[in-house]
Amino acid sequence: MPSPTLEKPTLLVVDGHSLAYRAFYALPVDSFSTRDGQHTNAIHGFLSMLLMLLRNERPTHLAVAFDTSRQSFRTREYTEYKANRSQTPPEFKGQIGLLKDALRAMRITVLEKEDFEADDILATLATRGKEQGYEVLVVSGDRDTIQLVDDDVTLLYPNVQGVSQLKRYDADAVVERYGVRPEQYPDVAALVGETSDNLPGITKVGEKTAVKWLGLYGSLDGILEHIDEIKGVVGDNLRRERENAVRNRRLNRLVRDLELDLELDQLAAQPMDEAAVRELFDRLEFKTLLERVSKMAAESNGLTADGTAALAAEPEPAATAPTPRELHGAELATWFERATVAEPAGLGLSLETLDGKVIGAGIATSTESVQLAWKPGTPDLEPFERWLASDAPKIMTDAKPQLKAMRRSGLAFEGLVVDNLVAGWLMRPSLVEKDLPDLVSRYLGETVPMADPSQLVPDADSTAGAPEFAWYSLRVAPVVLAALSEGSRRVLADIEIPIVAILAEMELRGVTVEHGKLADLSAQLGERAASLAEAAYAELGREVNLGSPKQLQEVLFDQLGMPKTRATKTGYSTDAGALADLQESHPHPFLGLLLEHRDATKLRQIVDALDKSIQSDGRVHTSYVQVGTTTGRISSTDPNLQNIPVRTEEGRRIRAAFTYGTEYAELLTADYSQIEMRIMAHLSQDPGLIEAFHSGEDLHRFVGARIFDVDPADVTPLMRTKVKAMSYGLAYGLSAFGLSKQLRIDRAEATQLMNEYFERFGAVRDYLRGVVGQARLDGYTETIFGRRRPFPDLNSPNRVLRENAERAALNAPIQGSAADIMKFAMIGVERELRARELRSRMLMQVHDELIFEVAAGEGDEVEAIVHDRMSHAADLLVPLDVQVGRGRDWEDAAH
DNA sequence: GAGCCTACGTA
DNA sequence: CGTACGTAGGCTCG
Repeated sequence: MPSPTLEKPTLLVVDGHSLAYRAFYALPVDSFSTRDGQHTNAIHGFLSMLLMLLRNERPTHLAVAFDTSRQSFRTREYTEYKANRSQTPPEFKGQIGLLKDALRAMRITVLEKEDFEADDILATLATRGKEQGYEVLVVSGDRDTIQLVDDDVTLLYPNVQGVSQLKRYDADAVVERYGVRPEQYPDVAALVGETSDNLPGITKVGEKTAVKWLGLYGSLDGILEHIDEIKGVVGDNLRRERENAVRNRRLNRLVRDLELDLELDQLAAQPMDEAAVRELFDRLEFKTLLERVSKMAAESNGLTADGTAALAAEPEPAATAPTPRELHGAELATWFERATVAEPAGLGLSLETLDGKVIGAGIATSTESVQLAWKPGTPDLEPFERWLASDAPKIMTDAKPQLKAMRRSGLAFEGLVVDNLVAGWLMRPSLVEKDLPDLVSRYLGETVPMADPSQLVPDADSTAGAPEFAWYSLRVAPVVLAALSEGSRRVLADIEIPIVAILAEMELRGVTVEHGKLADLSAQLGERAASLAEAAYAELGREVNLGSPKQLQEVLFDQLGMPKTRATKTGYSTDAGALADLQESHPHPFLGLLLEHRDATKLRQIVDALDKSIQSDGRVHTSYVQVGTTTGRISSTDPNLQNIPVRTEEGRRIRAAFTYGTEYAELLTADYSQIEMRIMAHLSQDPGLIEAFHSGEDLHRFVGARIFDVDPADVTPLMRTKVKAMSYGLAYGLSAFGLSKQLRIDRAEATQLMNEYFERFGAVRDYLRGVVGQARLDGYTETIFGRRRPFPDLNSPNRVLRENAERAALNAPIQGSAADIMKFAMIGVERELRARELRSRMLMQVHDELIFEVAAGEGDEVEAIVHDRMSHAADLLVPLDVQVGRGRDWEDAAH
């Protein structure tokens, strides 16, 4: 690494549009698309080129300019200007916005100027840069920028291959390539004309002639002064068409004195917003680019000392955390008295934990912080314990694990008012800010000093600990809250914050699962799988790995010669649906054996995983992820208790292993029946659907009777199945095609079915259309309780992206409202159980179902509470029906 | 060993 | 060409 020198600062200015356009045609669009269909080739190509430039040229200042539209002062002056340009491909258009997002995340200035082209911005910047003593690099694919080249300005011009190679034009290189000095080049272009810009020049005058004339007369003006001396046909042409050249010259003169509203030093290379870059690059599925960007940020960080770094990784914190003090006893008590008055909205709190127990704490006001080393029973921390247990407001980030640690350490806790992680999730449920440093980076634009993971011995002085986390939590909270809508703030306060502690409790409680039952089941399934495998091998005459889609493809399509199924990314599908299709068209014993084997091994996997997760207390403690979904639902991991089988007899045997603990007498389960359909009835206000839910009749029977025009009693099971599939499918944005596939009926029948449905329940269709339309206007959907989910892709020019967003937007208020209702019910139930000092407790949540273990003698009371709280969790136009069951295990209770 | 892909369990 | 999740094994890559 060369030592820093006092070189001129280097300004790099890029024509974003023209370079991205080159990249678009240089890279195959098919190889650069995300899983969900966003094209990214132009973005990828552009950023690759930019990184290469940053590495090679080490600019101290940079900017990327874009055209605002196809219109500019030039098109007004000459309407045919660029009029022959073909339509911009839609695959390209959609990428420009994302490219700008990426540049902004990298903290690179993006410039646009209404009525002007990007090249005018480049010209202005280059001119001002030169005047102010910069070395200027102009990157553009437009030849007009050649006029900018001089001793201090160099043009980097992409060659025909695309953007990976840039040809360097200084003044000498221009003379060599074009035979004229840079400032003469526009005169050449004016004479020759520019077909791509729809600017005709002088007939029969090409580069050779133009250069020759310029050699003789110095400039276009010089040529026109001597216009009568020019002989031959070309001379006649020039005299006849001189206005073409004059017009061309007027149009190809770049504007060098645009009002740009910024100073060059504002273009100084800045540390990028790493969280934002990571998020966007993740979304664009740019893995290697992300690495390259991070590496470059890290490298250039080493150069910050001389002030010439491009893209430094660590910005200076905008504000420095106060130095924590260690207080105890009376001093601590006094501090709390003062601090709680100084910060009526709450103090920041962060706990340090080890092995799930509290070992330290940081508490912060906006100007002070306190550090406590927690030793259980230490009397002089009593003021802290008292504050912790009081309802004095506390602001935390990712409180759940900390609440669990406090509970394990015997510390009482009340008064959580904000959890920044949850608030950030409500703001953006697609959640990219996964921890406090991310949140601080996004909402405060500051960097939390964290240990460098590559450093073996972390530098304690520069690394944030509990007091700093408390302080940042306190400061970031008002910013996140301010960003939330009023409805989302209500959801935060009334639903999400109370739920944090409830989930913590449920995780700590766990649920008893009987190892014996699982072990038996596993052994049985193992035997069955083995014998099914044997039988399958016998059919084939050889052994294959039945769990390998790749090997199965060989068997099915090569060895057995079956017709190809649905294509997947890596071959042809061997999923259950595809195999069932094959069984119908080309029956073969192997297919049935394979399907049964899949069932058995899948089930055994679940059984074994569950068995392994039973802890020493005989219970399974899942983790609920409160910020894990886009709709507002809770998810469950390690293990996932929300996907325990139920649809098959074998699967239900797993549920039979879930039971109550030794201190309890029975298990109770309560679930909402058809909650999403009820929400649809409420939101759509469809009279037919509302009547259905008030009639007491089975929903699908009622709907079936209307659709098939028969008495409810005459609705056949087949009719009911079809109606049920359609009703549920509607809330997911199901198409006639999808319905026909699922029900294995033809398209016409599926279409007919849907038409009949919408004829009878027209308000449902109006509602579903309305949701998407409104979301397109607003940019988001909202649940009944006010939870928002943004949908940026609803206006995407990319059809796949747009239609995916439409279906998700259709579903979000329905699924999300159901999630809100269930969470609200959980809060009500938990409060009531606690208020009545019952020992029975809530253990699990499976989206529309709650599972409790019930103490002896409390069954009827608990059942009444649960039923009441759940069915009154929301006031809808239709009743909320709740089914409650009790029994010795989850399976038994479900009846 | 990390990460993608396919497959499949639930609401 | 039906939403929302989490997990597992096979496979490929480095």
